[in-house]
Amino acid sequence: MSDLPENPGGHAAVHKLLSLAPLREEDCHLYLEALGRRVRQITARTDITHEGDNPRAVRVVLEGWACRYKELPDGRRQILAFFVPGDLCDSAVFLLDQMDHSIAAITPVTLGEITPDAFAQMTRESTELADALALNELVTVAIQREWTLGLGQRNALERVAHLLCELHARLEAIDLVKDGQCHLPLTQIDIGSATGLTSVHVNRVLQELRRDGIIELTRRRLTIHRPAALGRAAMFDPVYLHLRQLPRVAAVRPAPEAFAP
Amino acid sequence: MSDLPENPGGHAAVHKLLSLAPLREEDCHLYLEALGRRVRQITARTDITHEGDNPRAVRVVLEGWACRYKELPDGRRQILAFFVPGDLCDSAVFLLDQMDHSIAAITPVTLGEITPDAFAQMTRESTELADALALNELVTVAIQREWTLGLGQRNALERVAHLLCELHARLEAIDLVKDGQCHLPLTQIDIGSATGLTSVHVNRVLQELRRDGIIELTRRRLTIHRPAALGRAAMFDPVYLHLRQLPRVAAVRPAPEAFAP
DNA sequence: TTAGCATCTTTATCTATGTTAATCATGCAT
DNA sequence: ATGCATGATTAACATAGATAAAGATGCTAA
Repeated sequence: MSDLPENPGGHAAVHKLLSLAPLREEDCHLYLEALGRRVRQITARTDITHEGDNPRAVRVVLEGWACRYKELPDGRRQILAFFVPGDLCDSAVFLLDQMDHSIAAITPVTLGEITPDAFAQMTRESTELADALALNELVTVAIQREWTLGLGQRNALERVAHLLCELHARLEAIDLVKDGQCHLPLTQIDIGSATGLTSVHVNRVLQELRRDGIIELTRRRLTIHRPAALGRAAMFDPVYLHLRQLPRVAAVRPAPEAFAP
Repeated sequence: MSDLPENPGGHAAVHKLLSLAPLREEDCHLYLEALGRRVRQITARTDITHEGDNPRAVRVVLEGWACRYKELPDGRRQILAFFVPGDLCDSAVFLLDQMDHSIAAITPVTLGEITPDAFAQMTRESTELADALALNELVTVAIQREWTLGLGQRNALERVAHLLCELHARLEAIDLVKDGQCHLPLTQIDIGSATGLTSVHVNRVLQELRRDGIIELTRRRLTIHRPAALGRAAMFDPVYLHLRQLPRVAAVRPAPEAFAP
């Protein structure tokens, strides 16, 4: 899982699986090989696949950010998930007749596509790989549930804080955090459509988090200065990510700075 | 799939799978047989499994209603899904180390439990059954996404209306709707914790739907008098349920009563 | 029959967040 | 450098839905 000459994005994909389950080197190679067979470049802010389409392949984000979204007939749009490097968009879609949601690139995206046949063969060849991919699906659903919980019960500040915690933890798991800093190519509008808030209110909330010295967020770069405070504000409990290694950012219980003012 | 002497609840379970995929009679029997091996009775309003537990079996609701929920450390509770007769709680949980959510009975529940081994054997014996179960998982996730969309973008009336549409359609698919009427054992508090609203506001919204002659909801019984109007109010598009047969209740496009006042 | 408890209903008040709109900053393309 | 588009910020105002409290209804049990 170290030498990846002509498939730079593959590194994140393997990293991602390894963050969930231990895999032998041969499993990783099998995966990378399947991934490298069909690679596509997607322009930023364009659809990768759209509601109503016929699902044709399993897609893996090799580089860049994408999102899953769905919209109401009158145009209201909800982002349902973010995809960061290494993330699988949907590993069993081809069982469905038609897509019930859309996927769009946020930044320019490098995509690996695996055909249904290749996918089936790959999982037949390695049970470990198949299990890791299944586990990944479970985590994807767990994240969806956590978002449902947040939208239903958390207030604006808690929602935004939680999103930042989650993304930070996921990026850390694929080694995309350096000195507590990571690239975060989302506009405040994006954050709003993921958290069910207007961009104006997202802005207010971010100001507050900045004012309290908890985060810094400028020029698409996020720094979390007080991870424990952020995790506490968000009530972030990373169990649902089912990572083999706990993220540095804020496990809620036991609270490290529990008695701060 | 007709004779079910000592397993009355099994009927709904098979009905459910058949609503998603065609199955041979032998597949149905295989499923029912696995389901009947371990049956448990659960008291209304008690937990079936709780966050943090070790997942041990695949559970299928044979009779009664249950829900999946998650709560914040300060007690706020969000219902994440409703389980009606025939629904699988989670078909691959045993890949996880610990449950990240809880499941509770709403009414008295009859539960079928399938051990991981039995489940594996069953899916090995019938690819069709395995596919149907996988498809069911996909639909469960699709429903979770639709809830996320609703909580983020729909207002109170739309959310409640959408929930009623969804439940009605799902109950219809397992033949639990008679003359547009179905049993709906949810309190307004339940509806509130599923839609992220207070029970007070749920009450207001229900009054409005009643006032407009759209629904009737008394003594745990729901009647939808104007399915098209309800579907329109909810912007309900049943595609995400991936049913083989469209529900009677309200396909949004093309809108049947589109030009009503 | 009455008491007790859940749920539902209604009203009054309050607040978090939305809406609108204007201004400012930033980066990209010519 | 200039101009333009997109995003961030701020302010003034509007509202959907929360909160609180009290009464009405219906079911269960003694």
